[in-house]
Amino acid sequence: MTDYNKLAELLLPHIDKTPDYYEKLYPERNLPEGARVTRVAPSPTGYLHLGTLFTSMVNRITATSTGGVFFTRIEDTDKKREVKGGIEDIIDGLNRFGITIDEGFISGTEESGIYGPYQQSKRAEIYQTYVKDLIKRGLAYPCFCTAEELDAVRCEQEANKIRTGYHGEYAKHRNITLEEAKALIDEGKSFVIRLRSGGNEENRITFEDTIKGKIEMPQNDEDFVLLKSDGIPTYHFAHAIDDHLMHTTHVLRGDEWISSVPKHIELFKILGFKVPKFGHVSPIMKLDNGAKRKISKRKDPEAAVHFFAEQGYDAKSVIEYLMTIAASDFEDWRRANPDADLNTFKFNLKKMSVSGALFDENKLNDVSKIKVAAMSSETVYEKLTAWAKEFDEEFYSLLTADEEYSKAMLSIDRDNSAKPRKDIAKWNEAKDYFAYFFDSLYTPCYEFPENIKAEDAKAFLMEYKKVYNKQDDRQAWFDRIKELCPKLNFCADTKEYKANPTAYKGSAGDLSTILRIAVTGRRNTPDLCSIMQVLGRERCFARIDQIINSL
RNA sequence: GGCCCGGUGGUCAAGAGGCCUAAGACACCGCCCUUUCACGGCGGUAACACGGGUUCGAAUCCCGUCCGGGUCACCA
Repeated sequence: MTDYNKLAELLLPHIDKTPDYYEKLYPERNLPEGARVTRVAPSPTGYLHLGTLFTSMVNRITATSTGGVFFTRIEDTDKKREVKGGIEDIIDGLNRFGITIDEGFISGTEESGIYGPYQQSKRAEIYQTYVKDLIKRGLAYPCFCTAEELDAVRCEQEANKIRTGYHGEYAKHRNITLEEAKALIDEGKSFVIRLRSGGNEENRITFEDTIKGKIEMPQNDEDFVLLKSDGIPTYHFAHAIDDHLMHTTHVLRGDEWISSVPKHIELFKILGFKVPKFGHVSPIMKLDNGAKRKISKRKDPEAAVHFFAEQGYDAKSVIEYLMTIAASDFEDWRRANPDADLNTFKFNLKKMSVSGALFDENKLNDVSKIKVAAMSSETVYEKLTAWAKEFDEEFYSLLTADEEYSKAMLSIDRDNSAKPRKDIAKWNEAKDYFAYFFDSLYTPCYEFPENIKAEDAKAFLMEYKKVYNKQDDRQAWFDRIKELCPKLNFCADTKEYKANPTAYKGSAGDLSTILRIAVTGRRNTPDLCSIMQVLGRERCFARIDQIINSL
């Protein structure tokens, strides 16, 4: 009979603490009844992914709405896949999208909270302490199999149509003796520590997923790896230890983890930990050649949250859109409470969709347009210039060259409008949208609608120059156009024109279209009167003259 | 392939055996309003994957088929 205590000493001689030490070090949280402790535990393997943002948001609002705590933890146990600056990118990204972090990594470099370190690579000793205890209790053992040996076993299993994995009779080192282990170590062989699973595949386990409901699965019987040969734990083990020590009540994570839950439950149980609630969030999907699939970091630009910043989506818009996916009743709530803080929304995990939603750019744009339309010109100016400064230098210098001018431009149909225009969803659309306000961006248009003859346009433009008065308000401005109608044989009254179109060359509306095209080069713009006031007489006339001369 | 989860309009979805002749939002189309475009208002096209049960009655419960997704590592 193997002496497990000796085996533990042989394997992890440098560990001198016991789990008890850490249990005392990290006390229960002092939180009100019902408060939920949630977390997001990203690996710094690249940019902040849309899915991570989504899951973070769900965790955040779950904690907030129950008076709980939301913390971050960096899962950097895979050194091979780690990306430099990864932590910073993810945490800063979360912050930029307004996901406030109570504890853990609150920025790329700062940690806060008493349950740290919040980075798994710095917690090796903690994991090893628990592993050592497991070995002493006969619940874990060293395995010396090489990758090649493991592969060979898998091939054999596949060939014989047996469930793959390190379990039962395929768990080669399950009954290794102290002497054998010692001999192998003396040979310089490296080893991992595996769980000695007490599970049986025939048994079924059931758990209540807070999002998906009741889920039934075979019990785990795999002797999966707890500690890798470098002494760093696998996800499964680190998850159990950390979420216990950090007192997470609700593990809300991507649903790719569902199949691992039996492993996790077994771990929590043998470790003597209370099993947290699990909630598995469905992925955000994308349509690819008619097929639905999980949005992928490699193939889809919108997978990296950075993409939204570049496009100039306001962070809040993206979050609001994500909320519409997370909670089907969110839009109704938002309509009823347009100015309410998002965190006051009553979020319910049970109402979350169980199947993955397709990413819908149309919907994002709509949500975003509503947001932008509600902003004051001051706010728009701030946000737009901040965006341009980073992503469009030319536009930035144009915008900031004359701040008053830019703000006047932005306030058209906005600040004093009962119905602000809903036409900008993201800042990268603004340059084109406002192009005619800047001479360097303005493109004249010499084409008029079919029903308008060039000579009529010319005649009107010449007459109009004589009567234009910058002081005119909207009504007076349009009255001038109407007054010119009889002289040019256009109709000033819309109803009359519609009743009798052939009697006239066109309507007052047609005249305003001529003017609009002459001044802006566009057929569609916000209120022309305001535009002309902002542009100023000189610029307007220069453009009108240019058109007249071309006709 | 094994094991999980899922399938209501183009998309997101409401729906807990009778209130379903199936909400709402986005997109699309039409009309009205209108100095253009938008906004707004009104209206429209469009769905319970299929087949069996259970039941007086099924989108809803059960089974099967099909389809979709996830997962089967010393990655998370």
